[in-house]
Amino acid sequence: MSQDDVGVDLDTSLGYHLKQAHSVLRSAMDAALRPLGMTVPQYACLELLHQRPGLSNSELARGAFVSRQSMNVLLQSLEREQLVSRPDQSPAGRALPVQLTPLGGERLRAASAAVSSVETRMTQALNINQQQQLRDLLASCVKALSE
Amino acid sequence: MSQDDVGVDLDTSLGYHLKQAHSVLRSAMDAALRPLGMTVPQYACLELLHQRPGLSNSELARGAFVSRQSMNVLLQSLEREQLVSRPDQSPAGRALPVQLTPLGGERLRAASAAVSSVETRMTQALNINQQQQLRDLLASCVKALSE
DNA sequence: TGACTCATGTCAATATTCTGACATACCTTG
DNA sequence: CAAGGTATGTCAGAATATTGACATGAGTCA
Repeated sequence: MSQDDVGVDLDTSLGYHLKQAHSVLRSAMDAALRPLGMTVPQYACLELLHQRPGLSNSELARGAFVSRQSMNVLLQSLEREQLVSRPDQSPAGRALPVQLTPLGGERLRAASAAVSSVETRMTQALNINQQQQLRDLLASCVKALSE
Repeated sequence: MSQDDVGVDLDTSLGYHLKQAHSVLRSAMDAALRPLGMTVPQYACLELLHQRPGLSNSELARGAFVSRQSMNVLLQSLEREQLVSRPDQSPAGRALPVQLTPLGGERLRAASAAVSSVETRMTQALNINQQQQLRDLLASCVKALSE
């Protein structure tokens, strides 16, 4: 296909493969989290908070690769469900440190197990070395595009 | 971080690396296409049509990993801009084969070059073997999640 | 032939996300 | 100290995508 001088062959394009892999993973995570009444962005936010408690809204947004406005509406819904908490006043600057509530931690555990299972399924055909290779290759792509 | 029994370590998680790489690539493509007045989904649709002329709305949707409703509104805007064309009546079944117009092909060429340059930049630190490895690893992940 | 299943195109309503904008708080720098 | 720059939280509006639903056309099978 495509005897073009300049162009992109979708079967060869790494970008297309990346997009496809992301899409399939997203669908699988969606399906795994749905029975738990949780969405992927919600899970991402909780997982982020679990590993780095006290992150601010903006920091969470960067970590989840969304705008801080989107993360804010997400946090509002999580607050309504009592899964996270924010102080009324900022201890320093404007940033409000977000904390996981006990209930949030509980819900996260189940979600984390579900997601972990999906990731295991995704990489079941890859050995440890290959998994590390994939990590490194992806990191190289990220680094190259970030400068 | 995370001495948990069950959980996901974001620094290790392949899913997180995948999400990050996808996000960075998407931003870079966005920036590259903006001067051309084109969005990433629009480009994806045109590129798909170039390599497989006559694809239907539903087929395009699957190829671009969006719902067929989203692809439909996308096609409507592309039709309005005279970049693609659809027959008034279906030649067989309900599917309407979409075609790239000459203008669409022209616009695609510029967009394709821009995207190609982004992809080259993304993989600049990878040799041919590594690029093929990355393709194969991603394909393995897709295959594993698709069954 | 008739009933069933499946894929498609499309309409409507909803949800999600983004961009633009503004005020606030901290931090430099002159 | 005052001024500019940066980061943050938040509001409002627009763009984008999704789900749900329905009718149409094609193929299958009894």
